[in-house]
Amino acid sequence: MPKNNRYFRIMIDPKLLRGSLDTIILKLLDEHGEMYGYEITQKVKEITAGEIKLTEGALYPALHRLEGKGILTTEMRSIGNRMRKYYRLTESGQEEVVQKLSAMDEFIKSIQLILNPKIA
Amino acid sequence: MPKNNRYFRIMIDPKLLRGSLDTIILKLLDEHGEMYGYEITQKVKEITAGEIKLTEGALYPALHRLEGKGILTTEMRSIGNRMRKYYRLTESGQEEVVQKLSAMDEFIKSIQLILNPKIA
DNA sequence: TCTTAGGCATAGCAACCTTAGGTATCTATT
DNA sequence: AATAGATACCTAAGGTTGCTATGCCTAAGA
Repeated sequence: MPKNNRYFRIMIDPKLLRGSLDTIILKLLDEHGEMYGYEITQKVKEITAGEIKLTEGALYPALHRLEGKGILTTEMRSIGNRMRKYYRLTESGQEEVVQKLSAMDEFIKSIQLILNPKIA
Repeated sequence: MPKNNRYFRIMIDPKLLRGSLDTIILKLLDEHGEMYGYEITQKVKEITAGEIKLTEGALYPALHRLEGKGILTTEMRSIGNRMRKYYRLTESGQEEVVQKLSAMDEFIKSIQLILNPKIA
């Protein structure tokens, strides 16, 4: 029994997430304007009713990568004695979201064609 | 312009495929009973109207991996002077397909919740 | 003859996720 | 007061796994 499964519920196999993480991040930032890392993990958990849990070891490197590419910018803010690093889309990030979303859409359609030939 | 894009059409970003390749292979084998490698690449291309193209460098290692796990068995057959290696699901492979398919289904639902909050 | 299609395979590379740890603050419970 | 859990950031090591490039071979067609 894996540690992260202590709630005895079925979770999404993290391997499936490979390739979709950036899209998820960008979409959430597009929707909410700005978010900090921890907030993103919580939002994903909330939306998917716990099915998808972003690990920090995946999230933070991804955020840094996207920032490095000029897709995101950051701003540090102190909340009490805590520091939060807020991320938001740059202009090129805005374009990136559109592309990523349509790419993901195409991908899902194609996968459906293979996996659910009757429906699709 | 990447080599594999010489037909000047939009293709699925191969990165999205990460994590889904095994499921695709297993589903096709489940549906067709037995298939050989090249046949799988063609079938995927056909079903998805060219959107998804499995590279051989991805497919063959994946097939060998699945065989190594006991999920697939193989049988060589000579067609004329050509050799074909046919793959089919083992019993444990049959169970694996069911699990993989429902996992993929859950995953797509969850992704939809994030990316298309209005629809889902 | 040269190219394209069919058919298999591997080595090296790169991406990136998981695991596992580290630091620190705040709140609630014991 | 001590402990635990949530909040909040981060990184290193290791492993999985797809892609690129390449190799070998046969068959068919221009």
